[in-house]
Amino acid sequence: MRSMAPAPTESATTVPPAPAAKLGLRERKKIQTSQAIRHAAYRLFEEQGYDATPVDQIAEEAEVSPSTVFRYFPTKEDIVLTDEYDPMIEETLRARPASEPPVAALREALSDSLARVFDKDATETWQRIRLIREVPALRARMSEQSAETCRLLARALAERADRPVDDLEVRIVTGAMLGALTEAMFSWIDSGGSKTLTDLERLVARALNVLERGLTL
Amino acid sequence: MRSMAPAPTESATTVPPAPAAKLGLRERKKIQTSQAIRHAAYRLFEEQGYDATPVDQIAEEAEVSPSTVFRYFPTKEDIVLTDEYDPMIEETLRARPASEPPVAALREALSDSLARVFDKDATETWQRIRLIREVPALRARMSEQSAETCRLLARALAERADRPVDDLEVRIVTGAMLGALTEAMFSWIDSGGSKTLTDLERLVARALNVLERGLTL
DNA sequence: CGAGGTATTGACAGTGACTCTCTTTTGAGA
DNA sequence: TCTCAAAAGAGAGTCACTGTCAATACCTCG
Repeated sequence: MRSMAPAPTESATTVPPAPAAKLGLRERKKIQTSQAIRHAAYRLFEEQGYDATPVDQIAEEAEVSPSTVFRYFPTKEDIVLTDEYDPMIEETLRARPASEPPVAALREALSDSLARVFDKDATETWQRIRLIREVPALRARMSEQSAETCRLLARALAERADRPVDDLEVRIVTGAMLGALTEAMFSWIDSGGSKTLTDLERLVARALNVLERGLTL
Repeated sequence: MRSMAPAPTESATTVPPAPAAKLGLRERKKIQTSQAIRHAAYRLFEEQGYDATPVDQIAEEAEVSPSTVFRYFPTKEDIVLTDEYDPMIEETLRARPASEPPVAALREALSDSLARVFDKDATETWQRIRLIREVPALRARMSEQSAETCRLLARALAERADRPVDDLEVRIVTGAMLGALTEAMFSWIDSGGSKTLTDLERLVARALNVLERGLTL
């Protein structure tokens, strides 16, 4: 658990049909292996918990060697924390008109992206979020990723507002947004039962409202 | 690096004169040891970097056994991340009149607490913050602590506003505040030269303004 | 002041997440 | 089918911990 090596190249995650056709055998096997590892891991985490599951066991369950697991996922945490929506949000955000105030733009960008993330693989997404919520190491690591997201958002926002990327106000806006959204997401998980997308969207909407209102209660 | 065991009991951190008199030899030695470890660690981190400094070496430099290091600091990260100001902020926040809006109350509470933290041991504080800024593992761990702080803030705010602790709006307000303040702090470090307290206060003030303004640029 | 109990320490033997290096296997292209 | 490069496996090594056990140091009470 040291540096943050980038996740291995891997475009589609849980999408077998669409783009699988035109890839060579090699590429297809890579996707298979990565999925085998992830699925094995989720299965074992579910049964015995994250901390109680050594990587060697995941490797065994996935029928690969331990070294291969680390080749695909630089850290154990990355098996859970492979996310593909950061760039998606940035892209969507960039597409919003520059005249919109930041919070409004984010609102639109999010409602687009959330839907896309969810109908990809809803149950695994849910399982992942729950793990992140419960395992300290994952939570910590995910904050790190959020910081990364923060920088992405900042870039997009700065560009929209025609300010430098490291502008203090831009950074503060993104920091606050991310903080608020994270709380909204966790609150969604904490409220056990309601795990539908619309529930999440409602929470996010409320979060953005609070932000626009100047954090008054 | 799993659970978050509480740091060992140790009230004063870098204050030899005042309360040192009435403690037994045992207690005094404990404080000495803990300081020896911390100082040895900071020295080595400065020279060769955090990641490149094994705990065994810190132990050697501090002239204690490796096991003793772990007895004092449950993880290597904790050597850097022992913070005492979280409860301080909460207490100060609680003392503000309930009629004040959240952001205003935080503004006052912060200007109180920041000063107190800083004139305790300014140079070590600075060194610590820089480490946190630069070492991913520390950053991640510190976010975890922030989440804890978040809960403290939420508790104080909820009480003030006479709402339940897990109220969504309360959580969002605290999340956003923490996010904004973290960015302000990092921005302070990034702006290399200006490491005075008043500079930080200025940044914090701007951050709070942005929040009050509803995150507009 | 000295005996006895307890807190603290050190030595040591794990475990588990990585890292590195080296060899073997296996798709891909000629 | 042959060759080359990418990928997988094997194995040794590092380092952050964890748990146990025996030795030592303070403290308290007689």
